[in-house]
Amino acid sequence: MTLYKIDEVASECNLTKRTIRYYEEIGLLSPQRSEGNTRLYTREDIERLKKIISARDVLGFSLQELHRYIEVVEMLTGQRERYRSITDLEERRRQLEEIDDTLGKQLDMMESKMRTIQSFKEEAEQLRQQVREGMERLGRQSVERAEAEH
Amino acid sequence: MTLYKIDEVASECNLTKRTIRYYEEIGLLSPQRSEGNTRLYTREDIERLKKIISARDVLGFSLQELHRYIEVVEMLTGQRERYRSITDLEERRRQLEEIDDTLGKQLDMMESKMRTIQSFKEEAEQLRQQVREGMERLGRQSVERAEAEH
DNA sequence: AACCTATTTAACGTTAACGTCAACGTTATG
DNA sequence: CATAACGTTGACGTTAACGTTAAATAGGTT
Repeated sequence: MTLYKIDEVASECNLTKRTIRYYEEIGLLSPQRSEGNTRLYTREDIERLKKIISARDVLGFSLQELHRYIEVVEMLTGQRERYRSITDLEERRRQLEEIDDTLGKQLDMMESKMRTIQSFKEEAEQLRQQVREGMERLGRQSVERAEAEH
Repeated sequence: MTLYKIDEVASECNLTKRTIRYYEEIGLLSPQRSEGNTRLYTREDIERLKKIISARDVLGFSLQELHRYIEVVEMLTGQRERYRSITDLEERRRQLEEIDDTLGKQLDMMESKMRTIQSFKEEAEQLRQQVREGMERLGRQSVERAEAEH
């Protein structure tokens, strides 16, 4: 299994090393260390990081909100022992309902964002159309001028 | 024409008064004033403000980038005298090409965001499915238990 | 006119998300 | 094995986007 040092991760993810260390500082990452205490990232770590960036940029989550998001994903992909070990059925049921609720809200939010972006997109396309018509007119004007000068 | 004072605008847009004044401070708004210097907002001002919020939240534009966005829109809807009055054809052509370019980049960005959100959406839906299956199993477990106790 | 509530400017405070720098330890390389 | 290149931990600095407070005006109500 190949391991990466922070500089490679930084350039692959287009982040600074500082940013990556900061994300670890606030608990979004926790790579293993070498004997000499150098951070070593697995492929998984990197993919996880990329997803974090994506969610930050595209969903507009704050780094704090990303905690919640990651928690939910890992709870379900079962990487968290603490959730698998809950034995009380009622407790477990409440957990699941809360997650379902969170997911529902996030889905609503994403759909709403997509609708809004769609409408901005349509506006931008319309504006672009106008620009192109404007350029058409400019073209004709300069032709007319050239003819007049003759 | 009805005019609104800052408090009404604030509650309609879910912003604080401070935020609205701040947006004016950095040049995103410029409402008229009463004789006593009170800010008075038109419907147009309010709609513009709402759009700004939308772009900020959904497109993730910084308030600085929003300047550029607004500039482009107003340049084309023709509210800016300074652009209509450009007489040099070559200059005007360059302007239009630059706008077209900007719009193109923004469109690319929006499409990319929509794709990313779509994939997050699909993941969330899949996770939700898993949660519901989990709840199903919980339901059966408790039934089995009740039967066993009998 | 008195009074109360809302608004304005000015100025300093705060927080998230990093940037930057120093001092020191680690790794790779000729 | 020397030494350059890279990594680590503080710690303080910076910037955007507001929050908060104070002191002075404005606007509406009785």
